[in-house]
Amino acid sequence: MLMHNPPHPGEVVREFCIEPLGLSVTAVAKSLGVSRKTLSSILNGHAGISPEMAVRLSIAFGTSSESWMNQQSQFDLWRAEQHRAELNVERLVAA
Amino acid sequence: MLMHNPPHPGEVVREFCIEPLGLSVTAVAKSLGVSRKTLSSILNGHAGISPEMAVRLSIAFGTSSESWMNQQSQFDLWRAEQHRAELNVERLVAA
DNA sequence: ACGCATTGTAACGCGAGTCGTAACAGCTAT
DNA sequence: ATAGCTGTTACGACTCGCGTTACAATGCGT
Repeated sequence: MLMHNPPHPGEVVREFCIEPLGLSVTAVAKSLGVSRKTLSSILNGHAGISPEMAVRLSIAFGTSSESWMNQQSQFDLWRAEQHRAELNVERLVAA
Repeated sequence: MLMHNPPHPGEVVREFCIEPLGLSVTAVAKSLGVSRKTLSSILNGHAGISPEMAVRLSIAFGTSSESWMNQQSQFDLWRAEQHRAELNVERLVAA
């Protein structure tokens, strides 16, 4: 029932994980064990947080992997809900 | 922190949505607006519940799309957590 | 002013995942 | 036997995460 335009989870990573620690994108990517481009794509909203990436973030920053998964799936769901009307699904009842 | 082998969300769809109503897979697929193969793949655990499918299920069965998203992401996360050890991620601290 | 690090991004390929159609075999009920 | 439902295979289309490489732009220290 969350209706409002959630931020890309990548924004959250930058704002609440990287900036507070004063780290560079390059350094964080290296620690995460992914390419700089991969992390950059996430931070700038061009890619989502994959399940594997959620685990990486949880290790590197000492957070919970569930929170990253939840943020991402809420974001994905919000986009899908935008097209709820064009889905052409019939309501089901007992037969 | 959920540690236990979660069921494929497809199992849940069959057990708690389709069987109770006594509906056929074919009929449900038609109502959902997807192919019979697509639904069958989900029910038998060969495909996950996409964000769009979560919305379709929520319309057809009058459930919440969030619950389907959560079940799927918990399942995906559980699989990713199985490889937490081989991820080779460095713990980050302030610089 | 000059290097140097950092950053965003484009181009390309790879593998995985969702989805569709078409077709098949197996099952059950009429 | 005919019909319906089911799982599954094969094929292709599309999206997405990820890697490498390379480029342009920015900022910083000397």
